[in-house]
Amino acid sequence: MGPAAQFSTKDRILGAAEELFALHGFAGTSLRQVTSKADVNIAAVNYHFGSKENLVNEVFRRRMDVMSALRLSQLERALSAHPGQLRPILAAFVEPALAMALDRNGGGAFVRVIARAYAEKNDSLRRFLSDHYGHVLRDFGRAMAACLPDLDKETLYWRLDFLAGALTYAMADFGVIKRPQGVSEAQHRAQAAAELIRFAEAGFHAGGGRPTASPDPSEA
Amino acid sequence: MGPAAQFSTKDRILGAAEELFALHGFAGTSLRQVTSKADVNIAAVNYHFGSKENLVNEVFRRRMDVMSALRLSQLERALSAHPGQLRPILAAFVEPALAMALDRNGGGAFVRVIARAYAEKNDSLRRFLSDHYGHVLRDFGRAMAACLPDLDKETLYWRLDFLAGALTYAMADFGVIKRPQGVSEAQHRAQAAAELIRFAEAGFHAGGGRPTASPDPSEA
DNA sequence: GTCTATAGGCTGATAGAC
DNA sequence: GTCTATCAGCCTATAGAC
Repeated sequence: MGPAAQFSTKDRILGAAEELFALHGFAGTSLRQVTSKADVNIAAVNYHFGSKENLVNEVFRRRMDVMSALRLSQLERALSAHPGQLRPILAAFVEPALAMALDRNGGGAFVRVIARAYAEKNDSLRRFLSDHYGHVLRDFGRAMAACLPDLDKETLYWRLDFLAGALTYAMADFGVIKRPQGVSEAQHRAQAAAELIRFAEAGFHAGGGRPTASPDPSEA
Repeated sequence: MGPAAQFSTKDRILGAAEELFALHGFAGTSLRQVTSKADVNIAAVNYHFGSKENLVNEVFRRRMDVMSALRLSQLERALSAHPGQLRPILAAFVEPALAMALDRNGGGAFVRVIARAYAEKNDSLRRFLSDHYGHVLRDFGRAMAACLPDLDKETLYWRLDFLAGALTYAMADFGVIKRPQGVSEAQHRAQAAAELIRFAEAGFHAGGGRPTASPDPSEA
């Protein structure tokens, strides 16, 4: 397990799967592509993971555990160092995703895998995410609510969803913004994170009253 | 083509494909599933669409043309009725997506198909979307820039991406917000749209200076 | 743990009768 | 336009040698 240790067959499979899942989706990636890219035998994936579905879950867990831990520890530091301030809480949510996106060791693919997972209405994967990482979102919700005592809970949770959606799409590099020449990938993502924190900070501080629901446009 | 006309084979294929694409993604949906759900022969899809890839494009075009037209006409009305105001422009972007989501005739699946399209790094589909509908986003960018003369263009485009991400995510019903009992699907979505407009309005109006890029968290 | 070989099934697409 | 029949290729998963 030293720093110079070879990547194990299992880790090579995970890394290859992550990259391919990001590129082609879960259904769009075959185990043959994975094992070929990882330079292992086709039978190895079933030996180590049992099934393709289980491989998907393991690809997820490996990075998501890291990102969730980063978020929670940064949240804790934000709450003790800057009590009552929203921006450090937002940063604690956004910046770990940025860190994953910038991770040299293949983490960049992971943020796109997250976006995939959201799109998958896949029951088992979504339950897996909710069961294992739902508490992180709840912790952030509580911390934000303490900063915004006048905001009703429902509006707060809507805004958390908006933040998560915007973050997912920004980090996965969907959207119209193209990275200009001369700007590194890292700078570009860091810019996205900083822009998003500022955008969301203003958004969360928007007036707390319930908005009047728009008239149903399909009736017009 | 009267109102009581039967759905054609072609339309039945499009409708079935749309629902299945929303549920299982493009790669995850087989043409056999499509033709089985549409109750047409397996050969019909190749007769009417030529290939699976072309079917994907046509599923998109059918609704996207409608949504883009709704957005542009509502934008035009916003600009003439409320010149210089940002909120009606935001509404013109958000509410047509809501209208699609609420459309009785299967449009609800379409907003999830959009989310799929974002997640699929699918080159040909992305080019198709950019070529055919990129001008809509550019029109909105111009209209918003006129409302926010102090905002540099790059920040504006970041925020448009955040808006698009949050909208997609909200309309596709990802996220933590669960619809309470006694609230109809339509009310729930309308609430999402109204909340998002308010959130985004505050976000777009956030101070215009370039934010300091956060230090790279992966170095910490 | 890693390999070869293969089972058994599904895929997109097409040829050709009607 | 719609059907049946079929192609060639790919898929996941497993059995069994080493």
